[in-house]
Amino acid sequence: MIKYSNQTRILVAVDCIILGFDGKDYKLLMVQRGFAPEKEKWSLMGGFLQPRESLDEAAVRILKQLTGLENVYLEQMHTFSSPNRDPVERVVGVVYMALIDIEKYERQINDDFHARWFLMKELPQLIFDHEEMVQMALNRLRYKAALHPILFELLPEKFTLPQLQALYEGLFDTKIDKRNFTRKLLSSKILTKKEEKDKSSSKKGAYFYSINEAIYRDNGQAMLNLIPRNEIPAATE
Amino acid sequence: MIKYSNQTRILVAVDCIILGFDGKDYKLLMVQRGFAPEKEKWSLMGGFLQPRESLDEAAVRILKQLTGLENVYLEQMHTFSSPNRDPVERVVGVVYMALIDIEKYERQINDDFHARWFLMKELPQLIFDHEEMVQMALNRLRYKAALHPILFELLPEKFTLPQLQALYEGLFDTKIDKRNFTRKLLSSKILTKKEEKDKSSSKKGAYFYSINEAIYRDNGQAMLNLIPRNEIPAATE
DNA sequence: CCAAAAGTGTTAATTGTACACCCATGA
DNA sequence: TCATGGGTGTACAATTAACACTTTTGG
Repeated sequence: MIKYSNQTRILVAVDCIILGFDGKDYKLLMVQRGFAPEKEKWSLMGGFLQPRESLDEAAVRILKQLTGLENVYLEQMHTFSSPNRDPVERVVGVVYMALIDIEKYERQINDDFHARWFLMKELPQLIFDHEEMVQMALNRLRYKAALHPILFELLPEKFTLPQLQALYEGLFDTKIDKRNFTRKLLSSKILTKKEEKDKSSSKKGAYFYSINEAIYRDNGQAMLNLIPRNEIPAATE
Repeated sequence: MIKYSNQTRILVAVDCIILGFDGKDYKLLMVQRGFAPEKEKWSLMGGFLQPRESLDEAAVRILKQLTGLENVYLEQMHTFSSPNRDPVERVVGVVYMALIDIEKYERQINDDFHARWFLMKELPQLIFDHEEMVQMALNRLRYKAALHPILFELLPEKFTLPQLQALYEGLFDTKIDKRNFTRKLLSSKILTKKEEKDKSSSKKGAYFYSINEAIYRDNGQAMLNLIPRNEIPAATE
């Protein structure tokens, strides 16, 4: 078939912002670039869009390759396109954000890529425009998490309310009143209380909860003002 | 300089969803495709990303070409990438949404493109995945407009409260109580009342307002619950 | 028995919603 | 003078925010 003539074809890359939470801090999984330029500097995990796959598929593929994980929260975020963002040749970069349970991450898988978790607070210098990508992702996540229940994507299937609260407090760098937090969360009905307790972080133990899938699917986008209004960040484009 | 080898380069297109409001209805500006396949079917205005421009620049260029307008509200929305979305050859499509004052649209400019405004309610069949793009844009706009003051981007610099309300009622297909609407809007301080009245739609006349740029810049992302909660749509990815 | 973390209730302030009448004017 | 659309206020409901003490239990 005839093609579009006289147009420039461009490399399209998918870059994944893979976020985890270790109970205290947010972490970002990055890989060490194996080739020049900027060899051995740190980079988001990425790859080129292949002929027969969509961007979503590419993101899933890349995430699987690096972490061994599938069925992970993954969202297309923004496409970066400044003409010189990659000095080798022009590359349009589509950024995806993934929220993973850091415990499920399989250490061995990444050896090929020299992957490493960095504390979000202590990122090294990143290549190209990857810092801008990370900043945008954080802003988006803050915006979204302030209104919708998504942060538990960073926790195991069973988690405690104090864990969930730590997640919010870390992201917004603020203290939240646990009574208000608990009440709002429970009134949404998206959590199911288990019999079982987690005694790993206290003597008394905290009840485990899990997501009520039915309500979450129907109503996962429910507005849920877990963050006091004056802590909510501005919208992001 | 050495290039990335063995990778497939792909056409990147920018497609613009250009929204206007005629006082009663939302409208979408579309062009008639001038070549096969799907020749003479309707399409979003688009174009290929050029070697030396960013996507934002391409969107601005395309918008200018078609409408003659600059300095318009323009936002990158989503990138579409299914491998066969364009039957001619693979094209990754980055969608932008533009909100324009329909009155400023210059009719003569578009003659080359066979452009036409369609009522959002009465769209013709669109090419490729353009209908999906339009649906996503509408959802995004609803979501964003429910929380943030952006719809006046569709109105002239001076506008009346009834006009603004019509905009919200049209987008959400609902009636809004004008007392509550006015109070919320004015309490945000983003509007400045003019002396002047618009007598074009009533005998009494409605006061003109304009955006208070200072407050809007600082606080343009302010939460502003102009839409009753039960009318707010779900979040969009 | 005590330190450390989990769990729980009440009140006041703010915000949201429902509702109806008067006003100004051009025709 | 009247039909049309514009402007305004109040009361009740719902949500949010601020606040501190008791419970459990492993060491």
